[in-house]
Amino acid sequence: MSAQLEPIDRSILRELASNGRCSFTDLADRVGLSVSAVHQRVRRLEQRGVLRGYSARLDGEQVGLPLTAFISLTPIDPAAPDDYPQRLQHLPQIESCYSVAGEESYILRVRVASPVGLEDLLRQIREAAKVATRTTVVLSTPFENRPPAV
Amino acid sequence: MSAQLEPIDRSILRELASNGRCSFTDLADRVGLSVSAVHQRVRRLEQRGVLRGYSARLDGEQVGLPLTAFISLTPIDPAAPDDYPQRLQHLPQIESCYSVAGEESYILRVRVASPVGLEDLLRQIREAAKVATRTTVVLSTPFENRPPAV
DNA sequence: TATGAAACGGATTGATA
DNA sequence: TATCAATCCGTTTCATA
Repeated sequence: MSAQLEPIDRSILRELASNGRCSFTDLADRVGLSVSAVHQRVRRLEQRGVLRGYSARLDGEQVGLPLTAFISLTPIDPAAPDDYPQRLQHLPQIESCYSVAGEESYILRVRVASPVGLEDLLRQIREAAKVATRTTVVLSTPFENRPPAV
Repeated sequence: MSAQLEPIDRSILRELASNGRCSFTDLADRVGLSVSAVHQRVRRLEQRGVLRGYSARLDGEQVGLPLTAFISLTPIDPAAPDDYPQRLQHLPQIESCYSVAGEESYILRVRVASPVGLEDLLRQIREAAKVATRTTVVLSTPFENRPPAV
């Protein structure tokens, strides 16, 4: 069971969600505790798995991956074992994989360098997982991965 | 024009994408440069906007937001101005907003505490943006936000 | 754009309430 | 679980190649 989160922990999480490299000193100022108390709390949140790690946010364009798409998957053989994520995880272009309720079984979010890269990826997905695909190309991203209202 | 990324910059980005709080000292060891050279490169990547910031990764369950869904939007009035993102950005449950090609105009990724929270959010989205919605509930997340293959 | 050295400040630990 | 104080280590800047 995950213990209840105290308001101070929520403040810490909120700050780190938007500013992942914030120093303990700054964090301490913001939440009104000593540096070492904040330090202890962050370590505890990491151990409990509430804090799962830290990521740099990269600009897809500048990094050479300007094309984002959603690909939804429908199994071709309904009797096949449901091991699609394992079959797909080796493809680094797939950033996220969600198992979903509804007409399709999975939704993937992918990032590629070009339309040809997307075509190539779709072929690999179909081969690796024996699925039908439906692709929705992202035109622009008004906002993405905003910190949750913790 | 965004200048071409050097291989050392790519190594730095790769490391920071998966370990956003990595120290400059560690980074320097990994890429085989001095601490101050790495420091300069990271600052330059930040200024150029290749590095857009740093985020903590939070566990949705433990943070009290166990329900994720995708909501796609179709405008009701085809003559209405396309200002949907602005109309929706005040809703903190919406983590990402993508403008897409295809049948629908936008795809949202949202996070809420419960089915009732989702119902409530859908009502707010319809009211704020005058759109029809189609919702796909996420059952589980085999993987999410993996670092891109920079 | 790289380096090493110096100065500074933040991280970490331990004793304690 | 909090604090303070001490130590340690990373960050940042600067002079230089």
